Amino acid sequence: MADSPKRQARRKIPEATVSRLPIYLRSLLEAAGDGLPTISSERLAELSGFNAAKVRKDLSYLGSYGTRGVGYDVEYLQFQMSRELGLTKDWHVVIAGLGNLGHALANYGGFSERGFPVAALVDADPKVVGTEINGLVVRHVDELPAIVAEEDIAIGIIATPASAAQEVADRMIDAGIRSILNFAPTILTVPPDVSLRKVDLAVELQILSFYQQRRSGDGDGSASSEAAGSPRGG
Amino acid sequence: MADSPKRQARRKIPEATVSRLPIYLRSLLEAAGDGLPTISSERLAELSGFNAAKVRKDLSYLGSYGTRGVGYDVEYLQFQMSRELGLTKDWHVVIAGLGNLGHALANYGGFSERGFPVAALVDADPKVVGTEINGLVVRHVDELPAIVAEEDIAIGIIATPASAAQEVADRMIDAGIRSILNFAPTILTVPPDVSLRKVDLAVELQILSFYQQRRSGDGDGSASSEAAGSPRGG
DNA sequence: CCGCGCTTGTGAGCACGTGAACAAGCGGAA
DNA sequence: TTCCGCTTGTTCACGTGCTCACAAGCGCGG
Repeated sequence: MADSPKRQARRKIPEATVSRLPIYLRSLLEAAGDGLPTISSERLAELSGFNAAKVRKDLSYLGSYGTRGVGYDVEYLQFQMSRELGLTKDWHVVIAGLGNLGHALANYGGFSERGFPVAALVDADPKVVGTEINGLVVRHVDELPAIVAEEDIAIGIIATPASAAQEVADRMIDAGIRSILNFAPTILTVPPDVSLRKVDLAVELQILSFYQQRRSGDGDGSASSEAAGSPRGG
Repeated sequence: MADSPKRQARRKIPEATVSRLPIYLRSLLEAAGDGLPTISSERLAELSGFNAAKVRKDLSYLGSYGTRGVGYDVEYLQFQMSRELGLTKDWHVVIAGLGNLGHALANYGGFSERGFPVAALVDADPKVVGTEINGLVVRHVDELPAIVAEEDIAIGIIATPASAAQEVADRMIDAGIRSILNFAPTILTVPPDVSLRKVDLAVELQILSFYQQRRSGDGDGSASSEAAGSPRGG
């Protein structure tokens, strides 16, 4: 039960499903914490906030890891899902831009905990370069290629002002990074072989504002419950 | 040209479209900054990262604000879109939980700039209550109902640990808040008349990890370009 | 006034995601 | 061994969103 011997021909997992896998995984961790040996799709749906049919369909993309009449083995499913998500190893992260947000992200311990240790910090401002944050010395963005190689960086987080974001992204890509999480409020253009996701606080607030406005104006107040993850996304 | 006289019966705007409106608005601001009087759907598509057909269809939900053969009047469209998004007035925000992330959000100036001034801070920790952050004194979460009334709070931001998030959400809703942005890595349950959006950094990283893993493993490296805000999720 | 080029607004077809319903299949009890 | 309840895995129908394609319509030049 340790490893799947013949990893069956990789099915193509829909993007919408992929975006839910981390939620399932978190729910499984919760279930494991409660000491449950197995979990039904219905219970997993409750924990993750989706419906049971969707859960079963999503899990079926990973393989047939359930037992009819019983449910899913929590530990085994957790393992399979971690493997599929690539969480069996740590992915090193670099944060670019150490203003307010970048600073907070650098100090935020949650990344390492979840397998994404912050291995480097870069900035373009000479006044910031050289300062130490949470045990890491900020280096100049020009050093990115060397840093990525030395620290085996896989993921870049952009927390620069919008005006600098595209250039930083280009540099990251030049340096070999293929996964980027963008916090800058601007549209980035990247080659098709680079994964790009974005988190835009202002956009989220404006979407809330839209529904709030409608609610105030007339009687139609339906809005998305648990959206934005995306997809997307969201 | 100042205001729409007979606001035509509010069309139902698809959720996917709503999530793109803020991006269009930002692109319009950019165009306005360049001094362009009008903008074509094609140019707007470039700026916002979508395709022209989608832009036109999205804009058509707001009304027929374009001129065939010419394009859209930048200023006018900007105004209409702001109105639709409810950005003609400020929405006061309360931040709950002043740990690392909450602290950063409280110090982040971008909110007020974009019409979402942070009007109050609350926490449950007696050691935090009473401290001052960015000119605001942190109050106890028990005071929420009074705070919401006094400060006319419309939006709640949850930046607490996951374990406290649901209770804080319940309290916000009791206090009259109907729009919540959740940063805590947990699923919140809210009544159908409450809008809930979530930002989960760990989830975003794990999604990136999935595609990175696939890319390392085999030759299929296609991932979503500009996903997640989204729609759903995405 | 007339015709031409350009851009919007929309209708139709298609792809994707969702939810309900059900057959398949496992485990335990008798 | 056989039966029965339970849960998965999958099929099917539906709704939503996306893209293409094109008619409608505006402004300009002649």
